Amino acid sequence: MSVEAKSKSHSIRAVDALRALIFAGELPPGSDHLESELAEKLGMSRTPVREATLVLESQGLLEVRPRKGVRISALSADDMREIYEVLTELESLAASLAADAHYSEQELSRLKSATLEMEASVAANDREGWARADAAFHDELVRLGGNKRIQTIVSNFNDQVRRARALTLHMRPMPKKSNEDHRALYEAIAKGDSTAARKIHWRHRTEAKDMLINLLNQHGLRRV
Amino acid sequence: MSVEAKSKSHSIRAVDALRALIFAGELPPGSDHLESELAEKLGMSRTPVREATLVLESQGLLEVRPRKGVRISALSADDMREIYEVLTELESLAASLAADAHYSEQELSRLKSATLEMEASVAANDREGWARADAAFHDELVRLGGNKRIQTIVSNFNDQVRRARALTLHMRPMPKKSNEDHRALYEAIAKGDSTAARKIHWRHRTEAKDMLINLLNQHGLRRV
DNA sequence: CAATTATTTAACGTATACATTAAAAAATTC
DNA sequence: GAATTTTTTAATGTATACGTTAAATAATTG
Repeated sequence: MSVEAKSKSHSIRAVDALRALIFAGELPPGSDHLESELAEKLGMSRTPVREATLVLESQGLLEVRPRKGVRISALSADDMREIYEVLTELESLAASLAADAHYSEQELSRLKSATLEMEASVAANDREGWARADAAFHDELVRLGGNKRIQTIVSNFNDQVRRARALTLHMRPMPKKSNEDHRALYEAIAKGDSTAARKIHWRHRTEAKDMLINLLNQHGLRRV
Repeated sequence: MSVEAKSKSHSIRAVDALRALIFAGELPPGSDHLESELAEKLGMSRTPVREATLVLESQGLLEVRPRKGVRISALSADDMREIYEVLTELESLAASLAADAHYSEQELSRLKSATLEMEASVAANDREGWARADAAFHDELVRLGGNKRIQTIVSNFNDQVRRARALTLHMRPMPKKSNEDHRALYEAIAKGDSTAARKIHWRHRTEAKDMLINLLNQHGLRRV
């Protein structure tokens, strides 16, 4: 028998369900939804839905606007810049911390395998596969940094820009340069060169930010 | 007639009241409190208290532990290090952004006046006054950085280390070196030298972190 | 008596009724 | 008829009752 989904509270299921609906675009950015509508849609009373909206508001995925319903967050290019500034800075710090930790090759194996997967995906022209491996690489990088606060913040902000990344995945050129960056970053961390690790990742993220914002602007996506 | 406190929802007043109780040490770090106790203490039902605890949990001030009550966060030296790593990084970014913004002297007047206040407080041996001015300086620095996300995160983390700062305020030497740093940072921002601004602030915060952690360790404060 | 099982308890999680209040609609006034 | 006031509406905010369940206690069994 497979592992069963363990029964969670309605409140937690509401958080999960609303997140899924937001990511799937069923609750589109900028749209408004009454508590009672959401409660009905999720098959529960308003109480757990209200609690879920408070949690999601703190994560920046929506905004509670009394008497106007909750509004699903829609990010402008400027919001995107702000978020990427923070992501860039904190991930770069994580890269630096990871290098300072002097991990063994064994401990860096996931990071390594993610780079290999990205390279294979690029070779196979598989953008979704590349995106998955890229996400795995960044997650693992932040995990190796060892700072729980950074992990939480980065995870939240990644959620917030998830739609924008999905939207632009097929607009951008195949990420070849990106793979070189990841390989170089891996080497810097393996060598324990924290200054290089920080710089490489900083430039990598800054370029990713510029590309994303340009793509959104070029395609007239004012708010996503 | 003076400005009246406008009537807010119980839920919002619960957030404010619990924050105040935590900062005042009436709900000490590590202590547990049932929803029903807090509700009674605040003179309202459990509903708005529950909502408040969710908000405060997302801000890291407490942890909701079903059936064990909410536990007021207690930070270890390691937690403190994590938080200061993030504060250092994001405030340094804010300093760099502030320098790049090329503000006029007029626009930097609050930053200037905060430095003057700190110097006056040190001269007068007034630690509380110095702490207030220092907080004002850092707040204004982050505001000048112009990134709302940084402001939010820094504000949360400052709240989390508030008690630790208060505890160590009278253990530390009078902050003379600190004043020089602030003056140098002001100059770098006024000149628009973002690299210098970043470096100066980074070192400043790193030193503050080391001092704080040393003080907590020396005084046997394992968790605050 | 130790370990296990059954029972009780108490705190939380949820639904629901109702109070409150901002916004919308209708009525009134000039 | 426009502007103001009053009324109505509807959505949220809150209290409360009750169901659910984890933890504590008591009972049982070997």
